[in-house]
Amino acid sequence: MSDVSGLAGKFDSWQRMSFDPARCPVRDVLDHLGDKWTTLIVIALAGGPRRFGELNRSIPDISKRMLTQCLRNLERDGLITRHVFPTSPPSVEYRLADLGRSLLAPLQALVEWAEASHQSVRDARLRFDGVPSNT
Amino acid sequence: MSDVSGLAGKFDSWQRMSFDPARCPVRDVLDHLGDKWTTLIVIALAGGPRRFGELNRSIPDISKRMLTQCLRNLERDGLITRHVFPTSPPSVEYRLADLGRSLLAPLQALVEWAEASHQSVRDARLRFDGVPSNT
DNA sequence: CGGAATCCACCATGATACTG
DNA sequence: CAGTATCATGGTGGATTCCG
Repeated sequence: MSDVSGLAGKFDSWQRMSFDPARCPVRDVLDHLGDKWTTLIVIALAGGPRRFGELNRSIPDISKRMLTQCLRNLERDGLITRHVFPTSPPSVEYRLADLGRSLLAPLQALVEWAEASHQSVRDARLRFDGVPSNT
Repeated sequence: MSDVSGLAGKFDSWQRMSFDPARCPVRDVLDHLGDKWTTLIVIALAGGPRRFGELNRSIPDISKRMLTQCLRNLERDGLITRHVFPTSPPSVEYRLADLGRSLLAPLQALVEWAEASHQSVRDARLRFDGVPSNT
């Protein structure tokens, strides 16, 4: 329990500071990762530098608007860097900064958990949905 | 790189299956964790079983509505279990299921990354915001 | 090509009131 | 106490258009 229940202790301390965002890293740092695209972009960049258009194509259904916005947030947080090549037409390359690369390990752990748990979750959903509310 | 770049490989395979939710665990399983409250609830339950009202009080600003909804999702996905004690007034206890407990380790890794990176991110933001767009 | 700006739809969340 | 129902709204994200 020593290791994992550390989360419970963290929760208590966050609670004591009223989840003040300035001191609660989770709300402040991790929130962006729930963005729907951000995580995917980070993973896409795990394979190496990518250009804007490449990212746009490699992530189906993402709009330029959202791609731009997420990239900006990631750049602002120092997770990625942006390199403009003043060619014509312009070419912009994004790559993970050191800070961004350091996120890959914990992120991968989470992804692997998701893969390992996928079937269990799907089964649980079937069971839950199949159970008649009562009767 | 062998370990971490595994994410790049995963991305490629997801891409090949067009990110089909049925086969892409990330979109299907991890999406709920971006919910804004879900992760916090899981962490709150890391300390042991909690009653509805306890959770409601221990997480400031969460509404009963959202708490109920998140708890239902977590229960549906098999991450937590719900135990009703037919006392009067009624008492309902939530606790992590095995599947939910197995999430704690990767989650903690992510939280620890957030804590370790918090200052770096804040610094990066100051730098980014402070930099005059050009001039 | 890369991005900014605008408009718009929807969903997540919040507030409130009601129920068992 | 532990919800449910209803309504209001704000932000997230999509589609489109314009710019350098």
